[in-house]
Amino acid sequence: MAHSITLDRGSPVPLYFQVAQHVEQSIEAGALPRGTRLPNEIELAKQLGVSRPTMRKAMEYLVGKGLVVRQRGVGTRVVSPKVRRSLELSSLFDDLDAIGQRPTTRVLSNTIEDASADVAELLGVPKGSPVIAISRLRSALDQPIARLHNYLSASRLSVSTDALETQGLYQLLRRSGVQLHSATQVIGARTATAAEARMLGESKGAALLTMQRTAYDDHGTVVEYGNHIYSALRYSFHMSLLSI
Amino acid sequence: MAHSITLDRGSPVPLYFQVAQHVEQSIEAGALPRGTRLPNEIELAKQLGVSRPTMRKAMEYLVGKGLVVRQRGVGTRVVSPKVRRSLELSSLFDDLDAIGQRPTTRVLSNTIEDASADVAELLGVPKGSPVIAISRLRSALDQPIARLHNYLSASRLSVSTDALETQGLYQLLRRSGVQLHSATQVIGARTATAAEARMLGESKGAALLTMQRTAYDDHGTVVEYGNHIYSALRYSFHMSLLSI
DNA sequence: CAGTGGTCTAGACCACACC
DNA sequence: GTGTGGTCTAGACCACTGT
Repeated sequence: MAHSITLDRGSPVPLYFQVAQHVEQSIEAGALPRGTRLPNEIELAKQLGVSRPTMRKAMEYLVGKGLVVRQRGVGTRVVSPKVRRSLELSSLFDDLDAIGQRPTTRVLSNTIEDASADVAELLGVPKGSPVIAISRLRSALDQPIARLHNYLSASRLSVSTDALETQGLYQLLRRSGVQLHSATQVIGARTATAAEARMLGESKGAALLTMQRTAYDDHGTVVEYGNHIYSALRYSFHMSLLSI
Repeated sequence: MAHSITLDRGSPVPLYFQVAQHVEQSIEAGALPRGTRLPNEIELAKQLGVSRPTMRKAMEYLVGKGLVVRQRGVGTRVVSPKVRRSLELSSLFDDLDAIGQRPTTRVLSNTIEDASADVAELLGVPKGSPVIAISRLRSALDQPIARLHNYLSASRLSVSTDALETQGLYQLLRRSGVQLHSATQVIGARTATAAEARMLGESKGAALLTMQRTAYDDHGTVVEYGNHIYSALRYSFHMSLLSI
């Protein structure tokens, strides 16, 4: 346990984070198998040469990551490493990229329109104000996977078709300096119309996953509204949840 | 701002939480409209009569709830109150209950079986060991909504059919002293078979939502595996996400 | 430059679980 | 009891953002 821990107090990375990573690595490496009881935090703080509040912050980070569980009067135990928080929210693009399926995007349209009553309501802008309307076809391994419709308030930024072909919308927004804060989404299902089936390489009546998502920035302003359909044969939503 | 705050230092509820709730209520009540910049935390701590670390912990709680945003060198701003973390993981039962649609459950079967290879793998128990297999039909407003299949390791606990008819499985587990820690789930879609359609009051080929969920306890042991189908006409998954 | 949140320390007391 | 994590304090220094 008490083996060589190297803390760099000159580093810009916080002490508590260095400590947390050290413990995390010990867990991941299997040095602390699941169920192991860690020393109490005062002892740990002494071993690692930090103050107790700093040690606590490190532990709180690990609890938040789901790696350990703490109980007053009992102690700190290591949870199974395979149980991990993940995903929570990521774009389809990121998902596919992560698993090595180089996703491709074809921009079907990228225009500026006057907001209809519906879209204005969803974006929280006046009816008739200019909005960006994007339609994309997402594929992986030359198979179509999803048709993505997005609306963004045009007063906030512009998105080039080229950029959309090479990266995900959220990636692009972040790089444009938009601070994403939160999102709400609804996942449902329905059957494909003939046109949708043709576009996604399915047959009419095939099951589709649907997702509507509204994303907000730090101010609580709507950044983006998306209305998407996915081939259920080729895609599903994976998520992990903590603190049930 | 500095109006009557009543902190009860004798209360078992922590100071930082009392402070957080006070600020939260001010935000909810509209006294601090969206975008409002809060005083800096030292000033706030002085106003409320607590130390700075306690004030910080209160603010961290509000950040975690998505109510405020903090930026070093800038300050703390109030986010739109309508943007809220919610749901994340809740059972269908809880969802329906919350919106006033008194859900009902009919237990189709509740047996103890020898684990098949598949189920044993999913639950992390030896093949052939006893497992609880539950099948339920969930309805709301006299309309069937979902068919729920669950497996639990029988060595851990027992669930009565009566209890299952009156409360959600997760509720029941919690009340049995099981500490739920995390879960992973996969949401997909497919079309209904004739039997499924009959059961859910749909027609053959209708779109269904599917969900598989594995829930873990504090030790990282599998508590429950569920395989569910939902009428897509009458149900969808709602979730909010923070820190995109 | 001044003002903000982020980090870190040293110490104290308390509530809870287990023996 | 004894040991654990949970709370709280008073103060210090630092990193970043804006002027």
